[in-house]
Amino acid sequence: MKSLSIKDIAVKANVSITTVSFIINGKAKEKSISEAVIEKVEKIIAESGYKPNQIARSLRTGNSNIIGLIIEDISNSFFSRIARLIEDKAYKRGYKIIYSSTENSVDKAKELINMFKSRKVDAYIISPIKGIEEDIQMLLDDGNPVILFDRNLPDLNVSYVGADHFNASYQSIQNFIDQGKKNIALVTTDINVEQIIERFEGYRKALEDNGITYNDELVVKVHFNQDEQTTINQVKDLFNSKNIDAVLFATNYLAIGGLKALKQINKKIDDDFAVIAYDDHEAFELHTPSISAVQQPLEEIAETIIKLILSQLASKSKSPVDQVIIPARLVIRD
Amino acid sequence: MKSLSIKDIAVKANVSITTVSFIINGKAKEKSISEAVIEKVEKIIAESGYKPNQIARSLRTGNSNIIGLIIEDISNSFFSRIARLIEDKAYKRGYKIIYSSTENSVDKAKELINMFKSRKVDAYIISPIKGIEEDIQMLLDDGNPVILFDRNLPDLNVSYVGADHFNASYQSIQNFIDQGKKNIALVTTDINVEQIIERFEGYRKALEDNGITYNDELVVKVHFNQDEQTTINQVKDLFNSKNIDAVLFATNYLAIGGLKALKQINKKIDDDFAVIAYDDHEAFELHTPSISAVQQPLEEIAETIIKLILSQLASKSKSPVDQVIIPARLVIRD
DNA sequence: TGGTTACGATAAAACGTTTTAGTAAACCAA
DNA sequence: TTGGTTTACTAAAACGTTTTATCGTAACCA
Repeated sequence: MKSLSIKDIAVKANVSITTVSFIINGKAKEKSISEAVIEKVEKIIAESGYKPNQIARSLRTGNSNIIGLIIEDISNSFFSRIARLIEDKAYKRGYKIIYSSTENSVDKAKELINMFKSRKVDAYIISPIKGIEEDIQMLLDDGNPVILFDRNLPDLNVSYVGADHFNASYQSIQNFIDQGKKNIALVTTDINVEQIIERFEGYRKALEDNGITYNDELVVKVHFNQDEQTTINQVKDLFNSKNIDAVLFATNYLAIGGLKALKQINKKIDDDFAVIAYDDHEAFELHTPSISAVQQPLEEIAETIIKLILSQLASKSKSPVDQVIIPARLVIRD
Repeated sequence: MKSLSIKDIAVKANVSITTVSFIINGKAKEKSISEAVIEKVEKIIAESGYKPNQIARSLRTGNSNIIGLIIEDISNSFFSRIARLIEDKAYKRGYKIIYSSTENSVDKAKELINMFKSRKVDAYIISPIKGIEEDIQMLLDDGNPVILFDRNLPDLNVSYVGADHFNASYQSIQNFIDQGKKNIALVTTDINVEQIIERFEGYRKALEDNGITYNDELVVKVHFNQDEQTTINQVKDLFNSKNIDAVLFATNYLAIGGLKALKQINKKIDDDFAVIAYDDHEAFELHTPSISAVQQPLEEIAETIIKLILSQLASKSKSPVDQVIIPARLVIRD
């Protein structure tokens, strides 16, 4: 069953295609179409269930009403929650989201950008990785609205929304130190992205400011994409070989793996051993004892992203670059 | 900066648009284009970075290479994990995913279907809700590939992939009974969807088959979309007012809420009180004690969905209706 | 009266592809 | 030489919209 086209409607209503188009797009008044014709056409449209072909529309107008969302991994709860909020807010403004996960691969990320480009998405929301600076610059040069989030690319002059990773990390460590902890470990990843680096810098700076010398051996960098068991083993090694009284996990999946490791070696979280996780997760509140966590303000991040996108879409001219850093919140539990 | 079109390439290469198109689409041999021309054109394409406009392509060919994914909520870990797997598998076959969450609203679901329809997606993957049968039937009538998953709509003759909810639930209860439990509660939701009903029926049947009379008061149905605190309170009420020695939570978010409730009223999970959660979640393994769970075979579900979609896309004719029920796995922990 | 303006509507171009139906030249067999 | 094939390439239609430019006709005005 071929679907109806505007032509079918025009024929049925015995008017021109142009007239139907004007009516569909609410330009009837402006183009002085008579009430009678408007009514007739609208009735036919309603009865027939005709829906304009968005593809043809996009081809003609040059915009798709689709926003491309490029993230690391949709199944990570941080991203899926952000995705949900963004989707919701975009939807209310008439935009749809098309997403894809990069899995931290530069090649895949580049491919995705090209894919979205050839699909003529109206805007790009990207949680980027190092190595795609040029591709993003090209998007910017072509005048596309682009917002980075979660991680910034410092070489680029582009709008960005993210939490204050440095301070959140700093505060976490300060919190440990205030409790009298001295041997503070950091479990992080080896991906070379801004937010991970900032978390590391916050860790190091807080130690320094408190007169504790930074010790390389207390920092574990796990490979991204390695399987969880390997991570668990690395964490076990760390705790078995070193005397540690506090640990900051730099992402929620690291914390999940880390907690499993602690459970396996039967290391208890108590007054003598403290844990903080970066990015909250349902498992943390439920854990016995519950785990303190750095909560990123997802709602605010999503809202800011959409605001920036919409303002960029609205202004024809090159829009200003906004870099919004939103404070994160350290939730102390138990 | 306007992006390049096939015409620009044709002019640069001093050949016709047709020739360029043939080369792009790998029909050069078939259409007997000379090696020299092929090389020349390919060189120009590579140098210029030209990418075909997918919108124009879609308009002309009638397919978009996009698969529409309609789910309840992308931030639910069950769906986000499935989404990730589906995305991945689809991507490898050259398809992109456009997703949207229904939030269990019939209106939103209908809207989404229309939206996808006007976007001419090539196929639909839907975790449906009651009330959109007609809309789905229309998709089928128009010859669109449609796969339902997670929940079936029994009135419809449509392909479906999902876990064996009835048996998984039945086995969970049987497991309780084998441990000598008598007062077995069920915490479920009031949404009227197949998979929830099946989980309920499994519960009831298992009791019956073991000579335990079904007791209405041991079943709590929480509202979908109600905030978690309300759920927690309902669960607390249940455990405070009844003598219960085992409970099955019908979804992972109910289990999360329920576990929080148990923690708050300080009810311990031990030999005298057992818990099973439907749909696994990272929090369960980590919980002390760890929580047994029904694991849906996500990988297999995703793979089957994509297989069915692709086979439907491949066959021009009306494809057969496949209903694939995949056994779930009860993982007993601790 | 003649000229401008407003009204109501439309024809046709354009967006960037794919694909059908050619064409002209070269080749080959009889 | 003829005429059929093959080779190499292309013009133009079509996909379904939006939008610009234009066209009668009627109404208005000085």
